[in-house]
Amino acid sequence: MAETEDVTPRTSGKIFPEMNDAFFSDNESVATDEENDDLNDNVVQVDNLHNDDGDNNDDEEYGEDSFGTTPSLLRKSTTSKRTNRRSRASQNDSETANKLAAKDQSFLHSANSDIPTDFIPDTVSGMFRSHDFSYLKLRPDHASRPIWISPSDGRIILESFSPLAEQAQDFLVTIAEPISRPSHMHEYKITAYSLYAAVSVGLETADILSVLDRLSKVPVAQSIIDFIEGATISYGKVKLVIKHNRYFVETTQADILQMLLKDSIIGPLRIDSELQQKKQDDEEQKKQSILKAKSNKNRNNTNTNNKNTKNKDNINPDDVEAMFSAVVGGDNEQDDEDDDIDAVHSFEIANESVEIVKKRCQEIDYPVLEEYDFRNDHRNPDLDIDLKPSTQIRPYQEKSLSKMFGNGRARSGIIVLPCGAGKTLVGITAACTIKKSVIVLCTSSVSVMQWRQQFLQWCTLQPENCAVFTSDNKEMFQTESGLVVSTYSMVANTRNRSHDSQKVMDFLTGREWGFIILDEVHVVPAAMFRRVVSAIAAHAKLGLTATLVREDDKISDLNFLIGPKLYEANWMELSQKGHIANVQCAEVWCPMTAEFYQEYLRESARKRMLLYIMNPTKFQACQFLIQYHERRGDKIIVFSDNVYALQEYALKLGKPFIYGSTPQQERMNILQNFQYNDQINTIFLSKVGDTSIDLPEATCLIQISSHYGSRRQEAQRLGRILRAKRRNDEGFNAFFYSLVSKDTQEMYYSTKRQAFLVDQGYAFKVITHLHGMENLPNLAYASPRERRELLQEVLLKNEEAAGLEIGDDADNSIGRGGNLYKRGKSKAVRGEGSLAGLAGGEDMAYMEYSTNKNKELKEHHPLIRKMYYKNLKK
DNA sequence: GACAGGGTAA
DNA sequence: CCCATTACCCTGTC
Repeated sequence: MAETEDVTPRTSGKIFPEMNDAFFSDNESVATDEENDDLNDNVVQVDNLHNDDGDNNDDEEYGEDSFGTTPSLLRKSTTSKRTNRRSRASQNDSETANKLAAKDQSFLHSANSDIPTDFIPDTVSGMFRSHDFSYLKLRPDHASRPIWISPSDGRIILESFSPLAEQAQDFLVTIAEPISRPSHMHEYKITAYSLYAAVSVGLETADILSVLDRLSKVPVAQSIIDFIEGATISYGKVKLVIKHNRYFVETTQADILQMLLKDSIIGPLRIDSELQQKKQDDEEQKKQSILKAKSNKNRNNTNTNNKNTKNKDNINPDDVEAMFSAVVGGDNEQDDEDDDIDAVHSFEIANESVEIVKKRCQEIDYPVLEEYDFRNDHRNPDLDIDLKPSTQIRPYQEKSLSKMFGNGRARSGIIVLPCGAGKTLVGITAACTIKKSVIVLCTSSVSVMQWRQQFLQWCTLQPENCAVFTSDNKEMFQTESGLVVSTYSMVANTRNRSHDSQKVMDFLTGREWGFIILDEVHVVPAAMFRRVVSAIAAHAKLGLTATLVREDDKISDLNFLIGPKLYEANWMELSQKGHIANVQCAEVWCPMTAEFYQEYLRESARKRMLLYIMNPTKFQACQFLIQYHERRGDKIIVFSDNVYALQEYALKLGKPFIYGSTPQQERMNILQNFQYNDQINTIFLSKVGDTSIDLPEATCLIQISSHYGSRRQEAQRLGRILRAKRRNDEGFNAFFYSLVSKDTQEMYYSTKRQAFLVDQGYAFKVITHLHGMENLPNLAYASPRERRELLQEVLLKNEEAAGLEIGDDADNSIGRGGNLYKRGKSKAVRGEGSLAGLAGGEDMAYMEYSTNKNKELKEHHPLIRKMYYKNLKK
């Protein structure tokens, strides 16, 4: 039915696993099969070269591969562009190269500068660049070892088809950052920070080195060993602890304490503990006397502890854990140090300084460790909360929690799971393990209600222990411990608060929290939201997100705001195991019609947007895809970031739509119909649908316009269909289409947007032509006349937007009638009369300047193409 | 309870 | 590449 073409370098050669669907053509798969054969030849060839000892060949059916074929495998990955022939060629005779290079490590340094940059080949992320690693000596049994480590920059390549891959992956995810995880080869990178995360999860330098050494095809280079040792030696030596709602910096080594106090930033932030103590004692005494009178309830600490232990033991140690369980599971001497009060040196800092101190410690390579020994915390009252017996935890959820509670305490950090993979349940389980007062922060009031509901659904928490704090619901729990669910803006608010709101805030800041869950934690680095971290004194912090990316550079701030990334799930793996839906992604290239493209070229950057969004070809593609998928029985969501386009598309196609100013009542109505009414199979959503609208029915997603290069938005939108109810049906696929106007800025943004998903292993197919689209009955904008009229409308709309800046919005009242238009704040109002009035003159004007455009066309077109290809490479 | 208005995030 | 656009939350008023 459709034709796909391998026209760009970024097009993936990967085959969709189940080729049961029309737009993913046959000839493509044939081509790829050929590539596969080619590849297999390679493998055989190289295996013959290296496996002369005949040992460890028991896994041949996996097609395990020597280092030599790595580049050609990478070429098949979704991001790859060109084969690095040079390095592949040189690998093949590594025998001779070994002799040359093994003795000369200094080669590494010269290699960087000597070779001109334009010779750097475009592999996955420049993995091999100008380096020739053929001097590295492969171990005799390299074939059974799944990873390879670059001596120069700590990059790690993992063969994901190796039998050891799963175990290796668990280890790598702990000690390194996942860079890219397409199907055959995974790329990781060891960084100072990833090592910090590893140490804070309980690994020690020696363990990291020994496991790495065991997994690696080549002996781990001295440069890497030095780096790991250098980076890990100071980690975990400085701790930040909360006692009586006050913050203390602790260390076991006097010299480190001295160093911190002498530091120009940290030193001055020390505050006089005794003075503080006195102040607080008075208040404390009052509180204590009241508390004591109130209850004797938490005497059963031993009981609770038993439960905790049981809970932890339930987490099944899997194979990998076995590989380095001696470390992760076991308590080390830190415990003794903790008990030995005399050995701990500490000083107090003010609660406002916490962020600064943590940041500074990070900079001077003494990142602070935040751990909560909740079992031995008898000061804060326990919360009666447990998972219901019926609650089932999935293996990957257990695994992520085992990173958090690996040594019996709660570590602060971030867990990354795809949308729909049960982040909420991870948070709830963590709360049930800690069993202290919990506070949950989310981005919207809708998710506040969802969190509350999920807590009540999955665990034994009593409704009276559960309070909600939003603009229209300001509750506090009356019991001594409990749960509060709120929004970031509610807590971060700096403007004057309502009286009730202030009372609740005092309640939140005035007590000590055992645990804080930060939902959608990628928003926390925002200047406004980050203050919640220091405003609320919580012993353990857990950040949850699906997309740990931001388009600014603030994402790394989470390292000291919350803690290290404890776990990141592999999307592909979850989808293979049926936890999330399998998705076919495609980018549909819609050529601009001649008229639109001419206008596009002469407009300023700002006005171009509407032209490529309203491209009639794109509209037709959208219409065609909707019809095609409705016939298959899919439920379709169409996303448009642009509200004008959203309304145009939806009205023309006669589909319901929701955008910002759609009243709550109507939203509910539309969503209900979409779920239960089989007459309504398509809805149009603006970016209101990006978050917090849960539609398990949706199975197909079409994107017609989007927010520039936001990777987060792309991933989140994909997330809308990951939880598809039908995901476990035989051969079920969800569909994700991005409609892109060819040769426009959209192409660049589109590539950027996909970057996150591509790194997660998703392959984007490019569809250049939808077969049968021309023959669709009722095809919109089929005649030149209709297209010209549309163009006039779009131009008028652009003019209108420009005119508004000057200040006349007089014809706002012409509106098309209908409630939807009146209620909208949007200025996207079109007069029915205006079109007719413009028909003649405008057309002329249009003809006039369009004849002059040829000049500009010639000038601009190559430029645009150049820009586009340049951007593709990035 | 609806809505305008201010502020903030992406 | 940054700014504009969009939406959302909170508050206060009718």
